[in-house]
Amino acid sequence: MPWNLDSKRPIYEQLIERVMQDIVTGNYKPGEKLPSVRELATLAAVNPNTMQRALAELETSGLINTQRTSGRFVTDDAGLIQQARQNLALTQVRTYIYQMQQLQITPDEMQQLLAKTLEEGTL
Amino acid sequence: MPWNLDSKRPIYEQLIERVMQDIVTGNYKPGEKLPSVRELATLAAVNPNTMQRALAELETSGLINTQRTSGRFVTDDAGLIQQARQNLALTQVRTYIYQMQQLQITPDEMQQLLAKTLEEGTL
DNA sequence: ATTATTGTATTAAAGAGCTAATACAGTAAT
DNA sequence: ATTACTGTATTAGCTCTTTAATACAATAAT
Repeated sequence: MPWNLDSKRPIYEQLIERVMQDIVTGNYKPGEKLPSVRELATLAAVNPNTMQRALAELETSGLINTQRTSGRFVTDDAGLIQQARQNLALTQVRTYIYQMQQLQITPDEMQQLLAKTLEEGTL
Repeated sequence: MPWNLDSKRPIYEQLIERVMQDIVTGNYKPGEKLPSVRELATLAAVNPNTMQRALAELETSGLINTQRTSGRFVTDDAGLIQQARQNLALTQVRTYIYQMQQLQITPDEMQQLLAKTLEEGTL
């Protein structure tokens, strides 16, 4: 699982998104201990400070909790995790709708284009 | 029509997007003359250099043509414009699909969530 | 001819934000 | 007690974007 970091956007931001994704998709399970800052930094091929910043910010979401000397742990509140996943999905749909509206594309067209593109994708 | 510039992303990039939108949605018509760099810069509340950069880059798309001393004009190739609009839309759908896949959301759910959100939006 | 308007080029400076290097502090394990 | 591992703090440097201030060149308008 490569980290696929893009130089056009802040790395720490992408790290937040990636770790959050790993949590809401169950890649990291509720209650599980995360690898240390330095380990994760190595995995992502990133400076430890950058990973530190990402994890610190991610903590404000409540998805992870920090224990000063033993490490960071995924929350064991499964409901919170599913809620986060739902919010991420909602943001994506809203972004899609907004962008398409900017192009003056109708709701029907939004749905048709989605359906059509999904079909092609599964070939 | 405020320009709604966001400080988180390069301004010149947002200017490109905005002018492109105004073209593909017919806000600026095929063959029409655009306001001058300085005028547009004033409208967008932006430095003329920044607007200049945006327009210069936008020209590579073929959507606008420059006449050194009389100004910039929207292409009169209506097909090109519609094609650009289609490409922008396609990019949006693909982004939506990709992001949803990252959240391990199925194609069916992608469509259901879109439909549901569209309904709510029209209330 | 002169004036105004067009796009373009250049250089500098400032500012913001991100990343890197290093040192510190606390605790668990031995 | 010592070692190893955890997160944290601080500072400095780098890069990119944006703005600014001009100057230039070509043409349309008067």
